[in-house]
Amino acid sequence: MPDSKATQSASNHLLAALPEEVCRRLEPSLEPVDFNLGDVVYEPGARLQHVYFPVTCIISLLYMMENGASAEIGVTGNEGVVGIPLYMGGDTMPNRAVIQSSGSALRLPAKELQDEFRRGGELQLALLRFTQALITQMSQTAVCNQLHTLEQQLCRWLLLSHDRLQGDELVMTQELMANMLGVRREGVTLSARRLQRAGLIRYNRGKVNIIDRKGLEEAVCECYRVVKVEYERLLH
Amino acid sequence: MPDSKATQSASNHLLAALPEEVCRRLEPSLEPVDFNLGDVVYEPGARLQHVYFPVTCIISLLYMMENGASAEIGVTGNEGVVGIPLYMGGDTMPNRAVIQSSGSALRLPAKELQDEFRRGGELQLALLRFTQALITQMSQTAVCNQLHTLEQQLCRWLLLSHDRLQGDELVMTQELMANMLGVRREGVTLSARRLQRAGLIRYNRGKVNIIDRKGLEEAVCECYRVVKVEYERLLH
DNA sequence: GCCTATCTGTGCGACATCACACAAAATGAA
DNA sequence: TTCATTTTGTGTGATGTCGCACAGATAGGC
Repeated sequence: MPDSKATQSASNHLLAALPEEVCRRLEPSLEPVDFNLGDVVYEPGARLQHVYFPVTCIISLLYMMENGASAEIGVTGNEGVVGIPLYMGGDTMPNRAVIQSSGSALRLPAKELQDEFRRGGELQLALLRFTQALITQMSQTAVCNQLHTLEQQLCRWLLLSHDRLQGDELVMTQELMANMLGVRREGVTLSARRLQRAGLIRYNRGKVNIIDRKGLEEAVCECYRVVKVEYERLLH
Repeated sequence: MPDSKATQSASNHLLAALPEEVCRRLEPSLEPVDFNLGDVVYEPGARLQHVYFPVTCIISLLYMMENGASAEIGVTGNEGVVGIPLYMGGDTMPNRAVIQSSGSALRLPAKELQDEFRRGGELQLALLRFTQALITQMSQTAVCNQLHTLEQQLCRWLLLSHDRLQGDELVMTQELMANMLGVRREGVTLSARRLQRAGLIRYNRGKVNIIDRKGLEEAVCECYRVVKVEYERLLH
């Protein structure tokens, strides 16, 4: 399979958009990795050894409070990369990165990423634009957390996940969704039931199916749309 | 006053930390600006013409909801810069930047900033590290908004402001603070009263004085400390 | 087929915040 | 001074979420 890596990198949009020349430099160092739901990609404060380009997996950035509570800060799929501090200059960050949906990623050693970033070419531009998009996602999460109801937040979260998912089924218990959203499991149960009764989703023992995406888009607050528009503007 | 600009740039920490050579290139294009409370530095989606390096002013990034509600996403003083999308590559952002505390700033035309950024030298490193710090502030705002009480959020906000302020007096009505925090004015009144009774602050008709900074630091949630530690780690 | 662990549903009292209404106090302009 | 405006204080009822407890329901291992 001489072009297996090319095929794989083609399925991470950041990598796929790079010129041939850059691809050729990076591909020898790109290594496929498989992740399962719940795998910890890294821990707060840890020194990063690689950046991860999701291909079919979805990775959540979470902040874990001292008392054990948690809340999601941002989510990344094959439109982006995890390991921002490696090129922004901080090397570490105070968040945990966990697999929200199992699947594959490509990882690149820190040094190779940094060398290519310092060339100031297309990879640098792509990484910075992606980071700008992620900043918007995080910002809007802050706004949504403050101003909108749990149900609106759940809709936003479902749509952000769906956008990064292949297919319509998300493997995720209500307990886990509650950890992501920073709310109680019971609250997720109530909201999810309402969404199910409205015919927007169906769920059962750790699986959620998006049934009526359009309906969800009508139910969600403007926060989702703001993020969506920025991602499309910056990453296409 | 041959060295007036040097003096001014020395009071923005980002600029002050640059090597002489970079300073010399930028200084001819740096222009001092004065801002008053409430001035709009820019509107969501507007094309930025300059980046702003606060010297004595404080600038808030707010998201304005369609229904008129608002919430603060981040705050920047003389440790940083406003206009991130100009070097990250997006050119615009969906937020409003307003003056939270009047004072001066230095502005630099977009082109000069971008040219220097592309050189890949110290300015690029400094801007990226600052952006990484701001990402942490935004992230932690999201977490705090979801998991902590209005009173904890108010403490966090007061401390973030105090860190960026010269002196202990903040010119700000409770109404405005409520807009920043994305809560009701009455809620701010109650929390502020409790903080005043505890001897941590004093306020009166649009002015807030930080009386017991240590007390505030004991009352605040971990979110403030996480952000503080990241700023010190990344920007010193 | 049974049993245990996991996942989801529900009830209840507590609490934080909301929306709205209006009072009290301070300020500034006429 | 007087009066209108701004800022802050307070009350009331509604709502959303929390914390806790526990009851069904389902899946998977034995």
